Amino acid sequence: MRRKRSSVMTPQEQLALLSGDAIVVETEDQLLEKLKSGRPLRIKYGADPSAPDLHLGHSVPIRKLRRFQDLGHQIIFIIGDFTARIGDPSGRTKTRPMLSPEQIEQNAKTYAEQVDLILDIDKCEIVYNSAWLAPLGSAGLFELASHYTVARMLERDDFSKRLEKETPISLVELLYPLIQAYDSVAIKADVEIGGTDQTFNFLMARDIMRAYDLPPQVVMTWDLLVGTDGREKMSKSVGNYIGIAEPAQEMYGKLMSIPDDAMGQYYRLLLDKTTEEEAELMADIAAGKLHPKGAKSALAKEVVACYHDPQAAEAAAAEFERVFAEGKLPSDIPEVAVPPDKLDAEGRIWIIDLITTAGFASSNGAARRFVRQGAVRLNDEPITDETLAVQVRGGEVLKVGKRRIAKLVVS
RNA sequence: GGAGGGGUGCCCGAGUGGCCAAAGGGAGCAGACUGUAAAUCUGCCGGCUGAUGCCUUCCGAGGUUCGAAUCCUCGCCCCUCCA
Repeated sequence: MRRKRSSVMTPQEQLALLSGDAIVVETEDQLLEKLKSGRPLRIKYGADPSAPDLHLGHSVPIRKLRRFQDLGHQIIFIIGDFTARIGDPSGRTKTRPMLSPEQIEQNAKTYAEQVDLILDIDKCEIVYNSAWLAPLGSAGLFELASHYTVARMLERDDFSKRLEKETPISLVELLYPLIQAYDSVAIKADVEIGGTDQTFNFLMARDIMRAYDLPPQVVMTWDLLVGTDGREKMSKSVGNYIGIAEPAQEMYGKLMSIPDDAMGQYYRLLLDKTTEEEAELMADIAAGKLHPKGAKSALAKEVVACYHDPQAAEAAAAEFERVFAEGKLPSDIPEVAVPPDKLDAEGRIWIIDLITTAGFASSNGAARRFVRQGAVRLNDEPITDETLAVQVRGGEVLKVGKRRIAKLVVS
């Protein structure tokens, strides 16, 4: 996995390394030209200051940035503080809350800390787009808007779909791509990278840059990582995400829960494999050469090792086998306190009350359902009587479903 | 400015006076099974109630009615077409 330094890598080699797994490169020729210049290229990446908790979906473009950085290019993170302050009334994400400068500052800081897990943040330039968007003023904005037409704007897939489906499109949304494009002008970007959902915006920036007499940026996009459900793109609001700062155990477990079909994409996007390598992996599994579980486990371990270390990954895998394949209790069980006043004179507590007290059910009704469905065990004894009062002295192990386990403590 | 359509549970979406705690799908959860927290199948999926009912829900506020998600009035919000 050792890479040659950029000084000894030819522009052609760099190109192959950088674009081997990209979906869109507009255009390879222009990228090659820029690489041939020998100067460090300015790589633009727009960071969303409203999402400080990074997940593996975010990690994909950041990993690509890392490759550029390793080759000696300059990464520029643009914090969209200007746009965040305006808020985003985009239809599907409800109205994004407006953020105060303090919140943005805080988010940017946590963002940088997490990005640092993947690349060297100290070598990156971090800029706020309010720096050039605020002074732009309405005159500047009008000039900017004069370089594009509504018809071309509506070509964007998202807009045309929403127009068709009769969901609202606010006027500022139409302005967003324009403003984003202007960011490229302001920082004189050579390359902009991101998810395929940004393709339109990135391409439009090329037009806008030309309008401002700048050479157009090269656009590179990668497909969006699907979430653990294997269907929708990974996102916090959908709840199908794996955070890059999550504990190894959690990360491994979530990776094991992705559908088999999603393995290929994870393999390519999270471990920097080429499309060919992805196809090979999937073919081997289909042909029976590779066991799907083994492949998934290997994948999960590698990904976990990126954010923790190989030992932690191995431990997580071993623990997973123990708990889910062998059905044993986890080696490390969190403790849950049962307040003494919940217990009656004989030191007993109603099982339903115990489950909700432990935080395993959001309501008594939910707790009853668990009991009825045979999901509850106390010291490995199945509990099926929802009227039962159980003795609690401390040390008992309460299990509700496969993943909710706690050791009871009276205090 | 004119005309019309619409706001239902986490999401989508039926329901147009009682049979509605509200169809169906998705998500989620549980059980079985397995190769995993995959897939598949089955069940659950507002709250309270140590099981019998009770309570609070269908944008908001009023009203009609024995009875309203369903009808009326006034708000708020969204969409389409014409201008």
